[in-house]
Amino acid sequence: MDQDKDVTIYDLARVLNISVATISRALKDDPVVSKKTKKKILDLAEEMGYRSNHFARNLRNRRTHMIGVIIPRVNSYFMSTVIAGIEKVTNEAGYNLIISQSSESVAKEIQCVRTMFNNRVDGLLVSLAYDTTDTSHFDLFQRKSIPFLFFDRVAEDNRWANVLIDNRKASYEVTSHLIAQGCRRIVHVTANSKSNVYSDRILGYKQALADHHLPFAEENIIRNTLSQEAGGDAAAFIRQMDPLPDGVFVANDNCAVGCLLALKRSGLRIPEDIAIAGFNNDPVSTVVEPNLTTVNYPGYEMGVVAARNLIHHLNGTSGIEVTNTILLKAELIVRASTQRG
Amino acid sequence: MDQDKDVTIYDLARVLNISVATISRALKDDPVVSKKTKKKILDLAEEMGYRSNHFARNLRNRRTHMIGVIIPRVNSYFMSTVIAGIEKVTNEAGYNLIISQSSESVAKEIQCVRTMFNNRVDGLLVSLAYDTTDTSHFDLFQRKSIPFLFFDRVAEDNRWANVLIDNRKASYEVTSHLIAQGCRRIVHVTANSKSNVYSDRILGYKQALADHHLPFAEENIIRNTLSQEAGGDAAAFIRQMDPLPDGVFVANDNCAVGCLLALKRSGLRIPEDIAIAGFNNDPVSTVVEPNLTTVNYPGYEMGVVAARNLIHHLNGTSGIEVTNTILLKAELIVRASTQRG
DNA sequence: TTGTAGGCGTTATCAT
DNA sequence: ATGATAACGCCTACAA
Repeated sequence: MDQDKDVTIYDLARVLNISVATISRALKDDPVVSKKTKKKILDLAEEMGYRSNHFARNLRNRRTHMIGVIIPRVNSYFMSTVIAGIEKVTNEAGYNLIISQSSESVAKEIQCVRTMFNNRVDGLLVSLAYDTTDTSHFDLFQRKSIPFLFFDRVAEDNRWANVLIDNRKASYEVTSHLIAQGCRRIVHVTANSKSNVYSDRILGYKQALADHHLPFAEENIIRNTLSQEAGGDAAAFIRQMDPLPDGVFVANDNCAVGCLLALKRSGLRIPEDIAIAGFNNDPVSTVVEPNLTTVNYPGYEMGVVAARNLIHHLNGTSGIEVTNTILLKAELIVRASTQRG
Repeated sequence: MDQDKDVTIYDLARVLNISVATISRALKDDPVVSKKTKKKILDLAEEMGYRSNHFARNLRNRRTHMIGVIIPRVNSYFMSTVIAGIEKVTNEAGYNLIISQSSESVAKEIQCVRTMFNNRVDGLLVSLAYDTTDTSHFDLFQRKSIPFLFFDRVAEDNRWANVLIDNRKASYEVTSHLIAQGCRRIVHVTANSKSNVYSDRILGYKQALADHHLPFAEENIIRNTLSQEAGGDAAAFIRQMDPLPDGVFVANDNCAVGCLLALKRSGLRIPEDIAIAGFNNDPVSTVVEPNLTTVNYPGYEMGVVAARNLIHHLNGTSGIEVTNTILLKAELIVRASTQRG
């Protein structure tokens, strides 16, 4: 025992004095093999500790049963729930996951794509880095007809399949809600990024202002990294605006929380003096006081839908060329941070 | 173009009228090939869009350059930082990651181990599920001399390599700190799990009580899932204890936060009436008011150290048989939730 | 129902 | 410095 060498179908064939072809067929439960032989073979395989060699198999089959996932980072609650969703579906369908992080860098993203390509993943699920505008690095996959789709942070030119929420609509609802609560000077804190996620939210914000006959001013848009610390900085900036804004809509909960805490510390009452809303429904939104109004982001569901969709392609019915966009529901969750009177 | 067929070294060989052997050598930068031929080959490879076939290569080399990671879940801040650390090191060393979640279930964990084994990962990094006590499913790897090591949640019988913090010591420090702040009746909220992580913390808690001549009572240990909601339930339980405890040490920040908020809502002042400490230094600990005293958990570093260690084994110098345990520093961070007077 | 034989793309071992 | 060729382990026409 403790042999370094693996047991192969040849070993099984030799012992049983049967051809490797029959062994191979039995192992994949081919109905053409007789029940008796099959049992004999499976028993021996078990006994000898046989395990199939995926490489040899893949080398012939040209399928790896691996799905690549490229994401900016695993560090948000949202992202981890997406992954959980993806994992569930892919696992059930017999696929394995290779996860790689672009760390919000286009260069690293390109490298990730290459690696995935070389590892011959059967398909790819991608959420783009902050600053990815050119998506030509995915042409590799396009050319080989390897299916891939984007989720959440998608490509501008939607030539490809996307799974995301209607950021514009959600943002419109948040802004409208703030207006309904009496806010007239609403600041929007967003990322310094060209991603659809943020540009669409800006559009929704503008639209809501326009529909309620409120002026839009470029100065009311603050751009930062959306980290919690950046939220504190944004608060400092807001504090010295004149006149003082009466509403803040931050594009993510972490940053909103940082902002809320800093504003509170500066002596403002939330929501009486200034109302604050976030985005994502991150658990932290129910920890901060007052609890944060936000938009529920269906991470798990997004992962499930994206993965299911990809696997659908993999199993061959529909072609990847079909450009389709799936929009998931995102709903406004009103909490104390914006509820006046 | 848009050929489905891949370019192989045979194609390159044919075009250049050179043997596949030379092509193969040139591609891996073997110094035995002349500079001129090498250049010719690399240029053509680039031009024809050649990519090496990992399967064929692995089939021969018996190495996959893949490292498996099995974790309970990616859903905590701690875990995501660990992964970031692992990713950095493995990537730099030219390895890819396969991440799989056991979802805190032993059964799923066993399945994960199987999958990793069949995918022939070169090594394995594992953090065990809540209830894994028997670790015989790792014998597969042991027998094949495939290196693996545990981090954070490690095996009881430390026959294998571990990377973790000194939970007992950290817990001792938290408890001692509470005592120093005047707490005399300290409740410990922990997981319903046999994992070293929690049992060691209990030991540290007990030891601190003993060293300060305080009685230990089994009733002062509350076991739950350590979720934020569970924290609320724990608070309700604590509220009806008689006499009321004056200190709570929760084994993770999420749960501590849930507990803190609920206690506050019930009318208690933190830390005057009851002090609360958590564990992990999760970002949420600086959001809750008052800010939570906790223990800094070096996730990123843990990932880095674990991965580095594994790769060390992979590159062959030291054998896996060497049972070694690496302890990382974890430090008490005192914040308002425990600071009295 | 089972067997034979060739090929999947690469690399290592001999030769030359 | 380069070439020929035999593995690596599995799958699948095709034949029996």
